Amino acid sequence: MRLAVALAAKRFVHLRKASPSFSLRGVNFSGASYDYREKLSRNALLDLKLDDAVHLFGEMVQSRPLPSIIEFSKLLSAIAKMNKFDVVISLGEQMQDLGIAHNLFTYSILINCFCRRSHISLALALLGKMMKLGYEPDIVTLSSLLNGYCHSKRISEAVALVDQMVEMGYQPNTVTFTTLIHGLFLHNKASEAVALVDRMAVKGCQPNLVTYGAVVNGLCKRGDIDLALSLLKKMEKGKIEPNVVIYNTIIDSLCKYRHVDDALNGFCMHDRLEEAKQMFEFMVSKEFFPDVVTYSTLIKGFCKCKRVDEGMEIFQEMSRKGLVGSTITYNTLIQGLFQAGDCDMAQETFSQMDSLGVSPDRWTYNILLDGLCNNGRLEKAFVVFECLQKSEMELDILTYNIMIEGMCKAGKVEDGWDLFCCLSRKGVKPDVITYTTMISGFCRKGLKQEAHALLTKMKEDGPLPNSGTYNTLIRAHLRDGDKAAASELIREMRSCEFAGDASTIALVTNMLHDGRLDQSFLEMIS
DNA sequence: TTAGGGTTAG
Repeated sequence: MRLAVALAAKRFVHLRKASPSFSLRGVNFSGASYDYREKLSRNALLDLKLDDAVHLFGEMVQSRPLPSIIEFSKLLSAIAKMNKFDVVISLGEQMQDLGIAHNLFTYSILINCFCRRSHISLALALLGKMMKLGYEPDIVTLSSLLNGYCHSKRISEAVALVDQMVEMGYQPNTVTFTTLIHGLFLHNKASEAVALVDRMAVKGCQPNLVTYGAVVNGLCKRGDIDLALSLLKKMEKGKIEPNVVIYNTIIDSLCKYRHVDDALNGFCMHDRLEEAKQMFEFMVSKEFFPDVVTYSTLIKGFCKCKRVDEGMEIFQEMSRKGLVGSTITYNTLIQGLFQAGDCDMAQETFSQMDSLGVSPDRWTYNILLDGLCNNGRLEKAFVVFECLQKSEMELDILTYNIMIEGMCKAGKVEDGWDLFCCLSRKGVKPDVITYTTMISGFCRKGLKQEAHALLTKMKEDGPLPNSGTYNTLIRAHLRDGDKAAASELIREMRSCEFAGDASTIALVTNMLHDGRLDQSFLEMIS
């Protein structure tokens, strides 16, 4: 067989030692009566944990007579399904050392594991060794290799491999083509991927649900909704029923669609929320029931378009259907309500979670605290925050950032600073946002010296200041008319390869118009 | 006994 793969492999044993390693010594040997077969049954393998699997391997290699290679392949396959590829490789190596011969299946498993770990050259070496021993790779072995090429930066070799396979008389199947299609998307070759869907039918291989799933997802990720919708039509023609995930993916990208349309209402933002809703209604009409993700996606879409009332209606419809929202559903809705300024309904919705047994997570609390702070309810936020600190929930820097920002914006800079100073005691490291928020708070109160002292502290022992940090300080100086200090900071910012952000440029432009600044400033920052 | 895809919040 003429394959353009390296046949250079001499030995399997030199392939890198994998971790975690373990010793076979010390494993209790229970004798020939030990029945590993039971543990290799389909159901038992589904529940198998890694430690048990490794232990089982130890027992199998000591068992006499030795288990068949089929039994070893069942075990290796189960471990590969846990994504513990290094362990499979290590066990395969040990089998080799113990004189247990591999067969086509175990070789294929190992080749797949090397590919999944992006060790293509090792996969090729093993393929070479396998062929030397007289094992012809089958379509599965070669599809694994193809997957390896697709997931590394070798898409042209992946394409070439499929051509070679055909030349050599292999019949690529749905899995082969789907693997390549996915690889093409990974390498931003969407049109080639779509073209391949049509081509595979010509080659006598009908795309299946998985194929369409890969294509629809790839197209939606790139925002090619219309193409994705045309694929949905193709599925219909091919009598392939989309599943709920495919519908959800399309609904999500319809919800995310934003397009500035100056041809329609003058100059307006065009969205496709109505189409998302129609797709949802279409599902219902076909008695194809939307799930919690469908509802959450739609709720998010309406909230983002500032149509929280309709989001709420969808939520209520979901509840009427007997579906309980997930934490994600609630987080979405609560955030939407706060953004719409409906604090009472947001808090009521939060309480409802508790009564329905849906547990709030740290994001729920972050949304709650942020919403309360931004709606002028700092006191209430503080009560919740105090409770949280006493609770078992581990607070991360984001929660502290929200509270520090809430305090600073409410003019309570000293309280913000106290909290900032507490962080090290709580074992939480302030990040660049924490520092920038605090600097911004100092600036707002006219405490520029403090702001500068904090900038210095950052440079000494904190996270490096970023574009946001500099821009915050620059704007503060400009607002105070301190052009010299602003210029100095701009120079420093430029030396760090940052530039003025949108707010700074807008401020400078305004000040240019009313004559407070001259043109040179705009040139300096942009 | 070996290979492929995918959805929601922050």
